[in-house]
Amino acid sequence: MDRTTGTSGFTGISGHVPLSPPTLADVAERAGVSRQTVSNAVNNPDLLRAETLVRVQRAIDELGYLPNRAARNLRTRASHLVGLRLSPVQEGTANAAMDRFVHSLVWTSREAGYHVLVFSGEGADPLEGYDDLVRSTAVDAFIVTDTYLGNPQATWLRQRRAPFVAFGRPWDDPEARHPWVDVDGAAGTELATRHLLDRGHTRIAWIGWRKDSRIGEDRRSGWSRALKERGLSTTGMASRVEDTVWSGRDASSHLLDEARPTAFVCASDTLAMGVLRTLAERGLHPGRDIAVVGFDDSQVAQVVYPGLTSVRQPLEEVAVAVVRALEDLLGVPTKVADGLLLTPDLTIRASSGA
Amino acid sequence: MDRTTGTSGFTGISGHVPLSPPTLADVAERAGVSRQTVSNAVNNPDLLRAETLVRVQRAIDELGYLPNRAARNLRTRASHLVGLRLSPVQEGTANAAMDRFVHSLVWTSREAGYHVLVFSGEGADPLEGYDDLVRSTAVDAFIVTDTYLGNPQATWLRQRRAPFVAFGRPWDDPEARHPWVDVDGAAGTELATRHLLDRGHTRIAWIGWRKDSRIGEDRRSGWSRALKERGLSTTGMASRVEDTVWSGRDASSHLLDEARPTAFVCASDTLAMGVLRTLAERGLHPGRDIAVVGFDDSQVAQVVYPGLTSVRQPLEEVAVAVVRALEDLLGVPTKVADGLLLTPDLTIRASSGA
DNA sequence: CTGGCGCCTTGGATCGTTCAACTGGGTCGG
DNA sequence: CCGACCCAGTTGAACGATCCAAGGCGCCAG
Repeated sequence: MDRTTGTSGFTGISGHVPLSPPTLADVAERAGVSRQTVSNAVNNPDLLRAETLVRVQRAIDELGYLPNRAARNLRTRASHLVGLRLSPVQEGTANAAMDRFVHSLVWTSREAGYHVLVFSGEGADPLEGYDDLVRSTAVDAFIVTDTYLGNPQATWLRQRRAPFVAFGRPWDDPEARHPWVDVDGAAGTELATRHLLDRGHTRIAWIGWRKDSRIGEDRRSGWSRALKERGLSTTGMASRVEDTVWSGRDASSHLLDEARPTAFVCASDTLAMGVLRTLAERGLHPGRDIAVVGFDDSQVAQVVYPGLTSVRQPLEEVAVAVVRALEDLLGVPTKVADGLLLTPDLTIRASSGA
Repeated sequence: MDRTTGTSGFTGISGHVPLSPPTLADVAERAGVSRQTVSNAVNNPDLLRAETLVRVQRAIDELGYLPNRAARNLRTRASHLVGLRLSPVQEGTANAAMDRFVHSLVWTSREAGYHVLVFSGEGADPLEGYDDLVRSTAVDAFIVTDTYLGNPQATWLRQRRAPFVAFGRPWDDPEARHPWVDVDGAAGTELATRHLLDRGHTRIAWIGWRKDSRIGEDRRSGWSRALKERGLSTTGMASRVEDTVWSGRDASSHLLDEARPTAFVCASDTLAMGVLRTLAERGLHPGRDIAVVGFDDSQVAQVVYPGLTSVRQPLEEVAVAVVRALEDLLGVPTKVADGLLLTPDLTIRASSGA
């Protein structure tokens, strides 16, 4: 041992100032064993005799040793990092969903021994940012969140042999082989619509996104399915617009005039907020006069008066499933299902009835 | 060269499937120079003759070479990663601020060559999660966001010699030597209060957080300063509660009955939403009958009817300043100021007047 | 006495990069 | 003509972990 720094050590609990973190060799010296044995103690504890293990473990604790990530990563060719690209923020559209998902994901992956590396592209190019991380082998895998509209990420990542798990179905390519997890939006809106039907509504309108949004059309299908199931017509009851409060306001205003619905199901909380705005402008009371249901159970839904009923995606479960798929992908392939569709539930608040 | 994989190469643009990414040695061989020269081409281009640089550069492009992070990290003892701990989410309290900050930070640090590693503690212990990252030298530095109430992170991190930059003043320790960036909350509420004064209000109430919140008291001071400046009294005009919609509702209800204010300044958008709730319950119209100003310019403020005037923290600027401080800390110490206080501005919407 | 087994040591190579020292050649001043 | 010095590049050794092969040693069974 010629490392002058090693002896000063990292005194774990006591808070002594370290000059340089302890290494495997430091631990070995202290425990009176070889490097290899320490390495085994950390990675294959069952190879050691119980007594030796205890001794090594104590040395590890005393020094506050933790394997140097860089060295380990270099040797094992794995970083235990997963990359997550934050899509550009859209101010004014209450998409708390993404942030809730990030939290859940960070939490879950920590338990699985992974950390989350967030990065961002410039916005325009959805591939921006991935490239560097793949080529510099900075992350082991990616979590891809925006698989809408056949964006090229999936194809591109597979070409690069970059492992990834998608939150979102491969809408355009049912043959896709990559693991994915998604939430059944149609089931959510169906739930919402049934909830309104059960409360006696028969004229239930839909406000959703433009037709080229697969997610939007999926959510819409739940609404129409529920109505048709009860023999109710959907004609003239739907509107498809941009995801902004103002579009929601205009759409609901038109629908109220033309189709005279008593309730609205929306593809997002943002659109639902537009409906609430129309109601406020007309002196109508949400929940009493007109029922409204949103989608995502964002913070807006929770704090707005009088409370917005909203479809809630089980993002914690999504995170768990995503991480499981990740482990499957990177570790021993226990081969979970390739795709997994989870069911959302409905958070009921005053906007859907007194 | 005995690397069998190296020759297959990473064909940059063309999309050929790589077995293993190219290394420095691969590039060196291709360019007919030594490893070190390639390394210099990447890190100290001015050490090479122009002609050689071009040749190496071409080889790099052709192979799609990017330095292996793990190897570089090991050698340079730096990861180019900064750690950011996500504080536990509080459902129902519209703290979009944090998420906006994360986005800005990710974006800014990318420009500076850093990536952001997000992690989370269990919630209770504010140190949870830091320890492992420090000891395994996984990150170069931390961004600490919750420095309220003399939490021990600053002290602890310094003891460990872990570099960090705080978003938030060291409230309890004016002697603190670590770099920090913060937003002048008092200036924000002062701005808000003046805005209301200018609109003719003289009875302006405050709804803030409990007295032990330094941030809350700071924001409150801006309100009282603005009032006193105009010779107006603050007695009976303030309420200090938990940061929830319901607390805001109750507090505003009491204040309306007792002190008869015509306007409210709140320490958060969440509290402001509570005020809006009271108004709705009483059939009062925000902006016309009673003015309301919130704090943080969250998505809620943006989408709620009729639009909530709110103090907006310049989080993009904060991120820039934080990253600058970080570079200062980790690179050549150009010694920026130790602390930096930025001024927020006011986003005016209908809730503060027609 | 030999062979085998359990537990650990030893020495070395390896991952891909950067650092420090060095080389060979040219230029320049004295 | 010699030493000093710079230029443009080379070479070997780290960084700290993991992986591999070979072997030592004590002990027990055959």
